[in-house]
Amino acid sequence: MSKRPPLLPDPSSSTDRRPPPPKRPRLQAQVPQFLAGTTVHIVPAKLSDSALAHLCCLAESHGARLVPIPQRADVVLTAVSAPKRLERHLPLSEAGKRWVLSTQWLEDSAALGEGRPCEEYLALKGLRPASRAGTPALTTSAPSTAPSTPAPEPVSPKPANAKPPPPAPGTSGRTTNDEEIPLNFTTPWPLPNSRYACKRRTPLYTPNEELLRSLAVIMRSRELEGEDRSALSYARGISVLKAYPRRITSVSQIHSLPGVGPKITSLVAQYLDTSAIPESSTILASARFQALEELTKVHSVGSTTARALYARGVTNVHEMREWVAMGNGGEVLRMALEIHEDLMIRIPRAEVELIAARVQKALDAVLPGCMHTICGGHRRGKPTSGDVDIIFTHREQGKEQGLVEKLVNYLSNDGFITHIFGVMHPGHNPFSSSSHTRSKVRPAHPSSHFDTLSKALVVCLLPPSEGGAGLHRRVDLICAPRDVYWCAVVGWSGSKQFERDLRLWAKQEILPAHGRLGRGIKFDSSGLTRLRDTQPIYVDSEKQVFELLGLEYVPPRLRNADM
DNA sequence: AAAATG
DNA sequence: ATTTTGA
DNA sequence: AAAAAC
Repeated sequence: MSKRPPLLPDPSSSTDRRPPPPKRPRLQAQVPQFLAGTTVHIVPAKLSDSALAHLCCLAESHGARLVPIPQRADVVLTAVSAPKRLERHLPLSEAGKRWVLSTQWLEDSAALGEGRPCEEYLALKGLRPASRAGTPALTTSAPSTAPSTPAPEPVSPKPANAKPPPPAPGTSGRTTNDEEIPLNFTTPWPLPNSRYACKRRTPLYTPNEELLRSLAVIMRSRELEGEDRSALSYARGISVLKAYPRRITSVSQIHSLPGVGPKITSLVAQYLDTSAIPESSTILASARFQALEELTKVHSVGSTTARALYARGVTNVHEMREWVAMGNGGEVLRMALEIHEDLMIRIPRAEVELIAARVQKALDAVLPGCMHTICGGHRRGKPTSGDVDIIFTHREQGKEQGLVEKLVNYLSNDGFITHIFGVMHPGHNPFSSSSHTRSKVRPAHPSSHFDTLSKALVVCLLPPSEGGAGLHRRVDLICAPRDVYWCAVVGWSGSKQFERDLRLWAKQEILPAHGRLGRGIKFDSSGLTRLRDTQPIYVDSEKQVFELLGLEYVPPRLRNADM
C-alpha cells in the first residue's frame, strides 16, 4: 500500500510512534459494537473540541478504530454541510469511495444501539460509495491497517555509559503501547488522593466536563485579571476533580479531596443545585471577559497587555489591527495579526504528524543522526492541537550545537517556515548589550527547561499538495543535548499542572533526602543531577526519569491534568 | 484560593 | 498568623 | 516589562 517495505526501522527518525495495534483491548463494556472493525475518520472542522471529544469517545466505545486521515477510513463523519467547505477537508475523488455521513448518524446510532441506515445521513446529497452497499457496520474489507510507520520505539541513540534499564523492558517488550492507553476512565480506577497531579492518572475525557468547564471560566477570569494565586488554586482544584472517575452527584464525594477548599466546594454545590455556577455565567456574559479573552488569543498578547489595551478602548482584534496600523506594537505582534485567522484554527493529528515528518526530513538533510518526539497535547492524545511541539536531539552528545539555526535556515529557504517569532539560546540573551549587564550566565538556582534549551518559535505552511491544509501553523522547535533529551520530552509533554507538580514533588519529596536511600536528586531544566556529587545523570528513557524521581510511570495520555 | 509552615 | 504556590 | 512554553 504505502511506500514502505518492511525495512529496518529508520534509526534517525525516532518518532514516538508505535507499531500497528495487533490486539484490540478487550475492555469494551456491554456497549453495542455496531462499529466493530470499522475505521472511522471524524472531520474536526466546525466541531468544538468537546464535541469532537464526545464523538471520538462514542465511536471508540462502539468498536470503531479512529484514523487520522479520511483516505484510510470506511466511514467519514462530518459536521460540515456546505459542499464547498467539505471539499476542503476531503477530496471528492476520495469521498466517493466511502460513506460520508453527518455526525448525527453516530449520535442516533449510539442512542439506538445499532447502526442507522446510512442513506438517511448522507453529508452531501447523492454522495454515496460507488461500490459498497449496506451499512458500514457489517462486512467491510480488512481494516486498512497500513502501518506506514515502522520505528517501533524511539530507538534511543546509543547509551554512552550508564547501564541499560532492567532486562525486561529491553528488547521488544514495550509493555505500554501508547495507543492502548484509553482517553477516558475504564472500569476500576483509583479515586484521586494525592495532592500531586504527577501521582494521579488523568485521562483526556472525564465524567464531569460540564462542571469543570464552568470552574475553568472562573479560573480563566482570575488569570486574565492578574490574580494568579487564585488562578493557581482553581487549577489545582480542577485538576483533582478531573481525576475523579465518577459523576459527581454530591459534595460529600469531594469533601476530602486535596485542593478543594470551601470556595470550590460551594461552587460545586451551586452547580449540583442549579446545573450552573452563577459566578461563572456572569463572567462569561461580561463584555470585559469576552474582550480580554479575544485579545489574548493573539500571539504575544498576554493578560497584562490585554488589560492595558482594554483600558485604552481596544476591545477586539479588529480594533487591535487599527491600533497597530497607527504605529503601535512590535514586529512580532504585526506578524501575528497577519496570520491570526489561520492560527485560530486547530490542527488535526494527521497534519501534526506530517509537519513533524517534514521537520525530521530537514534534520536528516542538515545533520544526519537526529531524532525527535512530538510533545505537547498531541502526545497526550488530543484530537487536535493549537501548535506543534517538536523536541529533537542528536545521538552524539554535543553534535546538536548550532542545530536550531541550521534547521531554521534550511526550512526557511525551503519556504516551509514563513514567519519566525523568535530564536532563543540559553545564556545568550538577545537583549544584553554585551558588556557588563550579565551577572551570571547560568543562575545558581535552577531555571526551567524554557530558559536552558535552544529553541525556535516559528510559523510553518504545509501546502495542500503535500497533505497540509494550506494554513499557517505555529511550530515550536526545541533542541536538547542528548543527555537531557528525555527530561526535555517529559518537560514538554505537559500538561501544565502535571509539570508544576513534578517539580513540586521533586522539591518537597526528593530534595530533602533526609535518611532516604537512593534519593537526593535535583530535577530541572538541565536534567537530573545527583546532589551528592553534583553529577549529572545520563537518562536513556522517559520511564527512567520517573524512576529516578521515585514516581510510578504515567503514560502521556494520562497526564491530562488541566482543562 | 488552598495548604504548608512556623 | 504567615508563607508558599513551577521553574 | 511582558510573554512564551509545557
